[in-house]
Amino acid sequence: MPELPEVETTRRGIAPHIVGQKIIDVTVRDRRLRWPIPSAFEQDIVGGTVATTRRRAKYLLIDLDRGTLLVHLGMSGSLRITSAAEAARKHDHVDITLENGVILRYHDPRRFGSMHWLTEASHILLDQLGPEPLSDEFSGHYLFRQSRRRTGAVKLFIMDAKVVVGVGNIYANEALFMAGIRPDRPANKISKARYQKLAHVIKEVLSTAIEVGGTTLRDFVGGDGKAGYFAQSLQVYGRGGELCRCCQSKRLAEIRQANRTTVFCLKCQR
DNA sequence: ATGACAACCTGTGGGC
DNA sequence: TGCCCACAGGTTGTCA
Repeated sequence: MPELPEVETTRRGIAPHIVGQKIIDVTVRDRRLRWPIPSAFEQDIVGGTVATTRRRAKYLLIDLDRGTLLVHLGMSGSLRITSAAEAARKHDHVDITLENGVILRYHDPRRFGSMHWLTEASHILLDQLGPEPLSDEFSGHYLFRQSRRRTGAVKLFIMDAKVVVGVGNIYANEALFMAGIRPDRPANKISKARYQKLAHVIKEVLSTAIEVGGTTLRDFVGGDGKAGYFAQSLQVYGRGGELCRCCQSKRLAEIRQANRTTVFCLKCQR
């Protein structure tokens, strides 16, 4: 489900319900996530109080007074606010019960997500990440410099978390369409001016998606249970074979890149 | 360093 | 209706 806007939407949805609250109980029903949840996990976090929530890339960080809970939603994960009145369903792997009666419930059918308990400021999963796309550090100048030795396709380049974090398949497709750049063009063959356009639209598409609550695909809902509205703004993702909304004359091409679907317009993207 | 590819899982939708 | 296959929002690890 989640790309950066969905993770941010989740963070904003759950924060008001958990910040300032003490964790009084933790139930782990299935420890087999991307990395198994250690047996000490429950005792590590029970008794802790939630201080703040943060996001880095697609990781959600829940800071307690004694350390940080690091959550990744993988491909199919979600976190939502519920209560004991609502019985756990299939794939509800973790419940974190707070003093106010709220349960933060982690649901993940494919189990590509993860949960870690951090007591150090740095972590191997966070240390290698590139800049946040919405930060000032991320710019056309930065992209241009990083791309000079990259002969691979530009779409793969902007989806590389070492280059920039949080640009997943949906928004990579959308941003390249908005920038008029062919996704299969070699990264090192793109001008600085075009990278400036690309950096700009990446910021634009991600911040717009955050504003409207992310993209709802299948059953994605934010932490507050509300659906996102970005899906209706998608220009190319999921529209292979359909008419391009820009030129109205060409049907959108669909190819595979690194085993992911790429959709683009042969006329509008060069 | 870069890049190609398999791997981790379950659910769903299309085609027959 | 049922079966089989392809594909799905992500990331890591391995190998060339």
